[in-house]
Amino acid sequence: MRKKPSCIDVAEMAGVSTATVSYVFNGRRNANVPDATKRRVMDAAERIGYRPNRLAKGLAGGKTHLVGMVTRLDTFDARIASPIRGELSNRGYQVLLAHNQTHWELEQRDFEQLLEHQVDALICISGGWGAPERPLVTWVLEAGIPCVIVNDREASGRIDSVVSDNRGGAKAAIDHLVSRGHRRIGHVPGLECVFTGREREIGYAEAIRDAGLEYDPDLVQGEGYDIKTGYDGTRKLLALPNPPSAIFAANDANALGVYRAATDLGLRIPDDLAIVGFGNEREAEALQMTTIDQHPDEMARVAVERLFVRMRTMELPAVTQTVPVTLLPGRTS
Amino acid sequence: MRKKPSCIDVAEMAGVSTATVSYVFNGRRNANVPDATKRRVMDAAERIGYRPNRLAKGLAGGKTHLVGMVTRLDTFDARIASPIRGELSNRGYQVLLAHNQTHWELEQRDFEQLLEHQVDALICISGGWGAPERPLVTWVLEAGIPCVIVNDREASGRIDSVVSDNRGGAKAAIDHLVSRGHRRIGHVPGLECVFTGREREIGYAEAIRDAGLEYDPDLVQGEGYDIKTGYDGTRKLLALPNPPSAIFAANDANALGVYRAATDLGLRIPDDLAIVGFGNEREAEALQMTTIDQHPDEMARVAVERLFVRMRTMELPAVTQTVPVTLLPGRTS
DNA sequence: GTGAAAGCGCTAACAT
DNA sequence: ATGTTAGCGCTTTCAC
Repeated sequence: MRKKPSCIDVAEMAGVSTATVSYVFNGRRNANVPDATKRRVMDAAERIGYRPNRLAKGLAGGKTHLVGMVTRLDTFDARIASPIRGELSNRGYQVLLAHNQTHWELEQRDFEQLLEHQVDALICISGGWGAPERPLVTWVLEAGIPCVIVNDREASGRIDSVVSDNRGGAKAAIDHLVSRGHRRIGHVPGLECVFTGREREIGYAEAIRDAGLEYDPDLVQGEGYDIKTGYDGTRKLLALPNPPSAIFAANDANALGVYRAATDLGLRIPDDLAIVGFGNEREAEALQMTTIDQHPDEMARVAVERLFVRMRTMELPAVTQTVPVTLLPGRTS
Repeated sequence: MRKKPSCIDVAEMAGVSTATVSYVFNGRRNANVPDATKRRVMDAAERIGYRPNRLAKGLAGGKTHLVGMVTRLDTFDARIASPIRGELSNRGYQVLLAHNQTHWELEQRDFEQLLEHQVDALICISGGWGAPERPLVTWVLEAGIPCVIVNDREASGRIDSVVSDNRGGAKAAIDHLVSRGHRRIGHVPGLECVFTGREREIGYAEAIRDAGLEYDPDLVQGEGYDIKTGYDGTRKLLALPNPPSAIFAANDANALGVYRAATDLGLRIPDDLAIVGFGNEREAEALQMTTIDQHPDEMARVAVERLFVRMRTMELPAVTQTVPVTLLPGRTS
């Protein structure tokens, strides 16, 4: 096994200089390489199995065509991550993975790695950007690297973000339930400290008032995104002197907990209790739950589009783009 | 914004040569750098915010500490991908993403990108490695790059792989059902052309015979991993003159289809029909289905371990490592 | 239209 | 124990 062929080998074999090889492979802004030379170079490259070295290219040219992607790859995140990778790949960019950590030191280690690899930009999926002391915000800003946050929002609004219409989704859920005749609608919210959690709860409250119903704080119980939260919250809601006839859950896992609590109490769904989740995740599919689809592919598309705008210039102010959601009727409402 | 500091800057500021900086940052095999110099260098680096450039390092040293990961990031794959990334990160390796494609030309484009970025190795999650004409096999072999396949197996056995004990899982499912008194047990298999699908079907057949039951080909209906397959397969199974009292499905989505078909026919689960799925996916959790846990974290651990063995030498013959599975009893059996 | 040559930031012999 | 130096493979200005 001999060494990998370099552009020097190609140049020699084609009887040109390495500069010309570079011109042929990258397309030059100035002069044009005549088709004859172009062909000679390509043939030589083909013949010796030449493959350009991105490291050298990055070192010399200053751009790596690498984008760092910070994500936990879990549930909804993975559904955004995959199309993001696809979009980037179509534009000639590759994705270097990093992980959203709860431990900031670990997160820093990963982040440093991305920078050492000279990524041209960053895409961060979810991950608690609202925390006011989150160091990653500072690091990103200090590094001056193009960055887009997806499915979350940085508190001070200094970094671009793409989110789904969480309030709109909550409103759609409530309106749907109201149209089915429900007048007392409970909510099991997500985490107060998470953007989507807050937004959906605000959307719930607004929609309740918009519908002319009374907002009752007792109708909001629990805080979290797992089955247990939904379960416990629902037990409390149903123990109320005047219990709700419908519950809007902050996400589908939470909604699954609602479902279990209700059925454990012998309630029939949707007759005794209607349920609407959020996210169109697989537990919703499994139970044929009414839920809100967040269109992860569209979020990915918008996010990458935004990233390329940002890569063009860092001067523009940061913006938040909102992707519409869709209510998906199921058998639980 | 001035240029990024390089090791030259650090060397100057610390009053040493770039070689020494390199020694300090990488730990040398030969001589030791005294603590005094070490500290001077580190201080200087800290002060000017030096960050080593991986591109230069890779170019000069020949190793990038980059591993290409080929995955679709869907469902089960994402659950393996995430811990693999974690393991690699702990060992100082970063992950470059690529996508398993059905279109081989797209897959080639991605694969070429990985090689251009000079990845040190490859991890491929699932993705149809059994197809005898799959070009990726040839490319990997030709490139002579260390590679481990996870949750699949290359047909000719020339590439290392890590799989879960698919046959054992099937056997555990059947034994479980037999112990519950079932004597006619149906199967809705996965795809014949996919390793896990074949293995689970073989495991089913073996277990049936081992249990002293008669293997009836009519009891195997359908082929696939989605709800529709499970649904249609079950309709056929239940229309049999002598229908099964239990069904083992190739995966949990498939099992969900089984569940729906049964309930649509008014059957009670598990009394009228018992169901066992495979994978411990979220639809199983949602329905509290009996299923087989594949321990994705362990698969990831073993895969990375294997990859490092392979990176050490390409001389050893390729092996297949099998990770045990666990039956998770639920309410559907 | 094409070539010569100076980097890009770092590593690894080889010297000292 | 540390410095010197020749690359690693490519881009890019500036000549010709």
